[in-house]
Amino acid sequence: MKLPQENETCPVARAVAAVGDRWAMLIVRDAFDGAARFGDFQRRLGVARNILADRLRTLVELGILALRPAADGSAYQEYVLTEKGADLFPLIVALRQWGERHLFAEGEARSALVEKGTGLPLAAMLPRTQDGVVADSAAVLVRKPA
Amino acid sequence: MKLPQENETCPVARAVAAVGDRWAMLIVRDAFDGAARFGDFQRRLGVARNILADRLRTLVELGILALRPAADGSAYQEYVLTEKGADLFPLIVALRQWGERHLFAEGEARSALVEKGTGLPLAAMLPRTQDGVVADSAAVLVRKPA
DNA sequence: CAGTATCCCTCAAGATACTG
DNA sequence: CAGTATCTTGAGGGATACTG
Repeated sequence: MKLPQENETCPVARAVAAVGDRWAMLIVRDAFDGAARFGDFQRRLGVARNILADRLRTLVELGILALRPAADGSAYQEYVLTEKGADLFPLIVALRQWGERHLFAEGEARSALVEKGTGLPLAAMLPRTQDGVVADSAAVLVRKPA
Repeated sequence: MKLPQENETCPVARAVAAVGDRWAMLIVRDAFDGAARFGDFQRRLGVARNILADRLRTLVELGILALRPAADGSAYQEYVLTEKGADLFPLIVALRQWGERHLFAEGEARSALVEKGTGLPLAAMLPRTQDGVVADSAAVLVRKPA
């Protein structure tokens, strides 16, 4: 994929280039959900081992995941989210909320992301201005770099 | 890409399958930014025409874009965001804010999404519980479908 | 202008066998 | 268990010529 210059200064384009392939966000999703070992991801995703190894390596290179010794003292290592990776949480929630709203039929079975204490789903996540007013796309504009 | 059953009930996985390819979100981004005609997208993205035609067709099939007669009365048609497409705005903002924070060096040139009135950037968009408290990933869990 | 039709090529992805 | 090595396939993507 060959992006024109314009896109190199666009954070959206860079983000898509970094985590916009078909596996990255699913790996990150599972990391948020407690997956840490190679086998965890492999079982949950059902992805071929070589592909998984490659994607994990890339995510480590990008600084989204980090390797550390397994917490249980076994000889292996674990993949954990870095701060950069943890900051993808809003993106996961945005994907999930859009998917819930538009890709499932009424009453169709689906997993849900709920608050631990109450069991309630999260509030709809919407962009807001600095003073807390919901900002729809008509209220904003893209300012090109100087 | 062959997803295991688990993923078919996960809204994140479905969302990635729908708009997780390398062009969809860039097309949607440009639609939010005023692109409407085939040539608009082609010039902005620099993508091959056959690929663009295919992606636009897919987005229309998915109900994210719709075709309507051009507003200027010309013989051609325009691609406009449907409600389903407009609901991708938080996802675009999530991509952008993560990209801004983690994929640009300090002071590096980048485009910015600002409020029309004030010129100020939007507030950081964070998941919240129903009562408005910021919810980080440790505060939630994924509840599997029955 | 807005696509379609071809051709070509690379890489992602899957399957599977193997190794420390 | 956590990968690597190898092979094969197919889809995604690019370039370009053509058409209503």
